[in-house]
Amino acid sequence: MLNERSLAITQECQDCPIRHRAVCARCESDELERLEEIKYYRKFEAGQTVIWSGDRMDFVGSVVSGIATLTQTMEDGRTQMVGLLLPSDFVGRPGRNTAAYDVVATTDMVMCCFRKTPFEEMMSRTPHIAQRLLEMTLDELDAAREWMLVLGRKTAREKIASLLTIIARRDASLKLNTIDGPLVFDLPLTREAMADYLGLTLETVSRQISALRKDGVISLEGKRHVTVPDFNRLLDEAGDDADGGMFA
Amino acid sequence: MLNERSLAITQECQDCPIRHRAVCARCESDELERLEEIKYYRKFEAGQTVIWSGDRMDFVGSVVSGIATLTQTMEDGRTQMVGLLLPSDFVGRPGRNTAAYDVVATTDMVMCCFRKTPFEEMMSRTPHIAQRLLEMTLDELDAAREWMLVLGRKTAREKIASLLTIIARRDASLKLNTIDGPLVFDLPLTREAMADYLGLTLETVSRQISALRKDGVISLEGKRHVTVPDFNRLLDEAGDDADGGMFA
DNA sequence: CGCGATCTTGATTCGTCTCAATCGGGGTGG
DNA sequence: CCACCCCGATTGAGACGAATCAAGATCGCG
Repeated sequence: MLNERSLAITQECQDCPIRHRAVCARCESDELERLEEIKYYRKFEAGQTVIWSGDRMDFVGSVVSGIATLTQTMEDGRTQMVGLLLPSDFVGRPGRNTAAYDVVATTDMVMCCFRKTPFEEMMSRTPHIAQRLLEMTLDELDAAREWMLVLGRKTAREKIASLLTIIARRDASLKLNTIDGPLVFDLPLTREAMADYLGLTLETVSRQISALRKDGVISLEGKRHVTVPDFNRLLDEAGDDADGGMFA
Repeated sequence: MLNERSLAITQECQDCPIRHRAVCARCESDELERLEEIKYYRKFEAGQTVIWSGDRMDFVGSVVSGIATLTQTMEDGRTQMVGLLLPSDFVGRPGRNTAAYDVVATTDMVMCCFRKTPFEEMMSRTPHIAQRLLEMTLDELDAAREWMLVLGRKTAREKIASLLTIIARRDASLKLNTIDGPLVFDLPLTREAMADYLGLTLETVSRQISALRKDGVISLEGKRHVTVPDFNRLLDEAGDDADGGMFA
């Protein structure tokens, strides 16, 4: 069921693509070596559940490549996405042993895992790790609060525009695509996943995307490939103050 | 304007009411002594703004008594509360020097403050502080994610019930009121503040409170004093699984 | 080529917002 | 001491936006 193919993947921390952004970012080379001893890779396929909410969680780790989602579900099936895990993001909570959310890989994904207990021990002896984890957690808290404004106060159209903004920003930061020209990227989520993120139905998501297309804010090629001719126009539709830091 | 009356208040950390829950919870007595040297108290009146979003923030601190709110505002005035700060909660973000949110005291409030730079220095030399701050930040992140489900997926009635649940829980934990009998507490927020927390209008808040009263889920004395005859009934209305840990 | 999954579009319903009037309690000043 | 005022809360009527229910359209894939 877990479809483990960990064996195939091995990597030196030094060459790791998330070396400078993950929880290990501040580690010195000797600290890295000790991490290297306790780490192992796991691969997940698109659609596969990494952890179920409530399950015993005996590892933590970092997303190396691919995308995962964090979701909460009510008894009657209503679901809300509460986090989007991108490469370098941390999964799991030191000091807690059951998962609070469902974690699902939405694309093929590779994780760099640590068994929880050895990691916790190492964390208590390695301030560089704890410091970095604090920093990352504070960033996530800011992102969650930002998202609370989206969920609580924005219209459906603004919600879609906000999501596109976030995806566009992230994509630009990966591709160093800082030119002011049109932004081009792929949506990493289905309409339904977008709806779960935005607190909408998938029909409303579809309608609002169509509306933004009709109004020339975006253009689509297929269902996933998006072009944004004017990023400031998109920011405007999101209801954010112009250039929220990215092009400052 | 800042209405400083700090002078009047002095307190030994040992006797501090939030000693065992705040950011200093894990400190040894020698560490406490050093904190004692750099701390100072500030008093705020109900309604007073502690910090404006975007302002330079040169202190951090803990709420000692009273309640404050964390809010975000869009240009057109729509506002969303993103945090409720209760005694022992931490204000400010080490490593950042402008405030990301408005902080407003909703009751008279006392804060235990530290100038940011000395606190940051002390934190880097005192793992006990950093550890506790990480733990508190992880808790806040969980709370924020819990709230995302409320904002994104719950109905107005469920939102009100969820808020009452949270306030009742907190109140019970303070008063050690663990009997199964009726819970009694005061709402620390106006209808408008509740609306800002819940992503609703104040009219809808008022209507739903009336509806819950009419249906016997709660009873009111005046506008703020609430009695909950059956807590499980309230949990049910909130859409949560029965007894979310409190009476487990 | 046809099947299924995903997405789009339409018609209608339902919930919450908006606008507006009224109520009630606590404090103030006459 | 009481009338008044002000602020917060309540209640109502109507409008609007998103959900729901229901067909189809498009794409990828076997």
